Amino acid sequence: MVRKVSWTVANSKPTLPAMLQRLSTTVSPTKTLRFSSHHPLLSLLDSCKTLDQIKQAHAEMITAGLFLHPFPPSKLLELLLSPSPPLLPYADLVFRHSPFPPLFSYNTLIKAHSSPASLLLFRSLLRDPSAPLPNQYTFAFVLAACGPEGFGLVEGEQVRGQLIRRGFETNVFVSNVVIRMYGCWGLLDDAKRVFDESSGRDLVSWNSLIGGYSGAGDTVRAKELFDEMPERDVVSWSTVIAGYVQVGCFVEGMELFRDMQLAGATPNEFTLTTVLAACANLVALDQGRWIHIYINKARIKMNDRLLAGLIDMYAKCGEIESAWKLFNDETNPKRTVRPWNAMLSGFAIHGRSDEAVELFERMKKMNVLPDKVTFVSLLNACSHGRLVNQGRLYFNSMKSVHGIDPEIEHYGCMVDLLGRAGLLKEAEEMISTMPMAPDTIIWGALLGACRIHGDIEMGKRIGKLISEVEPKHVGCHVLLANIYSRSRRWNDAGDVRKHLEITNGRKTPGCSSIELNGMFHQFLVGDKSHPQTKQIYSFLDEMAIKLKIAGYAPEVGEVLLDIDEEDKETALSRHSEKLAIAFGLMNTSSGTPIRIVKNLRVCRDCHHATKFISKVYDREIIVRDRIRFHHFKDGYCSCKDYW
DNA sequence: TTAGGGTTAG
Repeated sequence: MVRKVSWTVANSKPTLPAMLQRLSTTVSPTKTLRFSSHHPLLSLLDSCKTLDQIKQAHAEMITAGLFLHPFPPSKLLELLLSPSPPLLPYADLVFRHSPFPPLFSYNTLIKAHSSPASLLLFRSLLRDPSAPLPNQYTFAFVLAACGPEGFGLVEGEQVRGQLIRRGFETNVFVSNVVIRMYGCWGLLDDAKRVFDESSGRDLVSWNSLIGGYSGAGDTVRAKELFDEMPERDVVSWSTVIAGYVQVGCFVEGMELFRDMQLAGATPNEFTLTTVLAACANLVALDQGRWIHIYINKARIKMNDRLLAGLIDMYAKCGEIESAWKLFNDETNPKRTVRPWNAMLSGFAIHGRSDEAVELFERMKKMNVLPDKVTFVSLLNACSHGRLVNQGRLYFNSMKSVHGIDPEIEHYGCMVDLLGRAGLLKEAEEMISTMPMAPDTIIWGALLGACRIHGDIEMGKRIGKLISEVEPKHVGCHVLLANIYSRSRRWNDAGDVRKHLEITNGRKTPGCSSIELNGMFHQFLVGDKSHPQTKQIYSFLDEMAIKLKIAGYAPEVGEVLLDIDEEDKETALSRHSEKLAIAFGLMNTSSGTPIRIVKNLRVCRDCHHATKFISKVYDREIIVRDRIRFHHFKDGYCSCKDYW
């Protein structure tokens, strides 16, 4: 017989300690081996608000003998797993002390762990003869924990063997997780086979398989499946768009987003976060702004990721003030490190080093824990602002204060920081003390510093080193050739060029683009494919005269060829950024800023010329190169020529 | 009382 403890709550709610006090005197432990699910201690559990209260209730449950029955511990476990993140160590403890945990407890705990611990629990479930038999939930949750952060494919295969043996192969939930598992291991043929063989395939099965192809970078196959599927939901669209964005096909991603709207599908915060990343990379400010308005209009819930996406979009589109305004809007969520990182990287690429440092200090005060990305941006900011000592201090604090091991990217930032500031020896020492092998990015940073500071000897030595590590690295060889050309060592420059030809290394062509009324116009060096080519080139000729009158003299030093000065000037005047700027000046009304994106770094001459253009034509010109922004205005650049 | 698929920063 179930014994009901009569106990009524007074009109005014008593405090928890008072309630516990009263319970422990009215409930006799010896009489509560049998209990009711209405046991006051259990209903009390639901009203626990803090960990301390839960612990008190837990203690009382033990004293009252409630832990001799499976139900009360499972209730407590449920409570411990409900917050986000769940109170895992405590939940494990409760689980270990539970007599005969019900399957529900196993399942929820396996799900909550979603780590190798899930597999251990699953195995203990199979091993224990008194434990319940696993069901479809068990298999779905345990397989979901298989992946890069969880356990490996070998173990996943074992679990799969179990589920087949127990007849769960036909369960659509289970087989969808299997598809996902193979997908995340890049085993798309296996994923496809399970998909083809599954009997009750549904929308999620399609989305899981498409997600596998997208994640593996096979956007073609992902799109084919997307086109084939009988019906699509917002996840299907988002998955394929994200796939395009991930491999750098931003235009294709934007096009699919447009198709999505034409198809009448409603984007959500996932879709928009991805599309914002595409806008950021394309410097599609108009589309980015449109998405911002859409978020407000459609009342899309702002979360940390979406906010980070918006901040990043504005920053990468040159609108650092808009990014800052958005960041400072108190109604926006800033609990996680994401929006902080986005803002920090924004300040870094705009060369606003002092603001980056201030933001980092504010972040610490707000108890937002920095991560490794935070330090990449922070050190980059220090590098662009020549904050050498500050950078050193932050770098040293990574491990000692924040417990973050510097990775190769951080060493790269430091080599760049020291090298740019002219501390070439110290930069090289930094490389020799790295706990990991330097890669070409590190050597490239040092080589870049050799170029800036004209250190031919070190440049030659580093260039040779790079040739040994990665003979086909084009960027570094071009840098080396630049170093030789600047010091008029044409034979050496020619040797490097020959080496590039022999190794089949081809320089990535410089490409600049500009958005005009939602259309992107791309220009390569000496490009003659644009419909307005004729006008652009005559505009350039006219511009050359105006610039010379204003005092501009071309910086021919880095032209790789030993040709006469006039030809060098011509070669420089056809650089892609100049074509794009000319096109922008021709097609936009005065007063409108011109935004250019370049895939490589701006060359010295283009940087020099753009300063003059901004003054002569009285235009603000915002150039985003591979690394950072340059805001040209009234003959000056925001980078103060330190880049 | 437990379901599954898609997001970001260097």
